Amino acid sequence: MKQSQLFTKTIKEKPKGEKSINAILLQRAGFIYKEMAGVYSFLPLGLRVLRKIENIIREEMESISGQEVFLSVLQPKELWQKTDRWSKGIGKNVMYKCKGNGEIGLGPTHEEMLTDIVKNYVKSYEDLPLYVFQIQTKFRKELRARSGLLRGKEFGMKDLYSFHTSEKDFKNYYEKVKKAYFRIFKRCGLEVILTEASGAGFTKEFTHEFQVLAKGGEDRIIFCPKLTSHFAQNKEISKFKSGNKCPVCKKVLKESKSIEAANIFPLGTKYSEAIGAFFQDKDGQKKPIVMGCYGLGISRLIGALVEVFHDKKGIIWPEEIAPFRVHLILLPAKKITPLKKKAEKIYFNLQKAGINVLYDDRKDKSAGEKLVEADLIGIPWRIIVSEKTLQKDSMEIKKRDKEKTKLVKMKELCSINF
RNA sequence: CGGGGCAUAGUGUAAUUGGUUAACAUUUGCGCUUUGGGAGCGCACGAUUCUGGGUUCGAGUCCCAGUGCCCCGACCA
Repeated sequence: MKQSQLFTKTIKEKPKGEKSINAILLQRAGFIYKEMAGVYSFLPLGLRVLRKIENIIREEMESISGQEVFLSVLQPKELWQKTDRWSKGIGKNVMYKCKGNGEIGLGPTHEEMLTDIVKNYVKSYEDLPLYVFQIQTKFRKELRARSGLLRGKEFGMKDLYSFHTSEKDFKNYYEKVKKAYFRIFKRCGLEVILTEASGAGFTKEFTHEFQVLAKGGEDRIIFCPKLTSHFAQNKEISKFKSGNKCPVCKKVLKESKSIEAANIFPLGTKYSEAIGAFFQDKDGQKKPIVMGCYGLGISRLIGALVEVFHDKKGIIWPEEIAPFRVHLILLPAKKITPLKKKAEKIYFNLQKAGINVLYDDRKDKSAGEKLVEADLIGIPWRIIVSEKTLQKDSMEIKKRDKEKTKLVKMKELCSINF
């Protein structure tokens, strides 16, 4: 994409009142636009990041046999009343009033709806197991939306639900999802800590959260620093404290602020029984479907990534999820035409090779401004074409997170592993 | 929902503590000069000072109410 066509612009000053790093940088660089507290619109750059994460998630969900759906945001009150979650807060939290329909829930989650759909198709043990996911906007009445994308009233989420004939079958799949989640976060460049958390009313056992260590986070976890995922607990439920010995390896436990990027938990038969989702088993018995639920906050994940990957100058996107792979910058010069020709050739060749390029072809922008903006936006590879580089018949290549630059000839361009 | 802070051109700030034409920077537009880290000079555009009441000869400034934003706490299926 040519940057001259990108309608967003970077902002020099930090947005008034903002303290959260992700809120400041994402707004300054033009990824998101704040509509109100906890509600953000995604602009071209932000949407590209969102889509890349979504695609990774899609691939990994499909690799564990997930089938994608897109359920409605507006949800009938009656379903929520069946599980007693309308009056107890959830349904009441966010609500839409529509003439002729009375009150309609604005989906904060989709257990009720999906279970209701599934019960119409699943009749026999032969129809199970079943794994269904969606990528959707959720609405929640947060009493205090805060920290940019980390806690919103409206946010993007992937929610996967699994349906099983038995607890044992559920547990097998639960472990598969754990592995898939680790793959997702790894591809996003993030280290996560699998953390035990409370059952939140669904189960007496632990549930699991995928926590990202970050100063800007609002959770606190107790964890063993030896192996990031062999022992960690949310501080809310942990009997251990920082300085205690790890129950697994006796190393000294640490405490840190963190961001909950995902959580997974058993639902048992709570929803299937309430909604009436039963199947007939091999033995002829009618049984409630055993369910599991697996959430991953996509917009929050973007916030978490910025909290983790930034420096004084701006964002440093991990390669797989950066809005573009390469930021090609044409610096101003007296004789711009030969430089421009060269830059456009590079632009063309990279795109032909399937590499996303943001090409800063803007006129009337100083070298300083272009460079500062590039650092703020945080695209992983930077290529500069200038008078300096043209004299040596080459271009300058630099990684966003490194200081070193390297001169490369046009011929060598294809051999670089962007 | 409790506590604290803030609200002034698109953006970020100022305004002698109640005094008259609301200032500066930036952005935007035009012109000239610059050209490797948010460049310089000049000109121009841009404001019902969050909203509604009140006090006063006079309110951006004081008082009351509301709304919004940020932070702390509670809550977070």
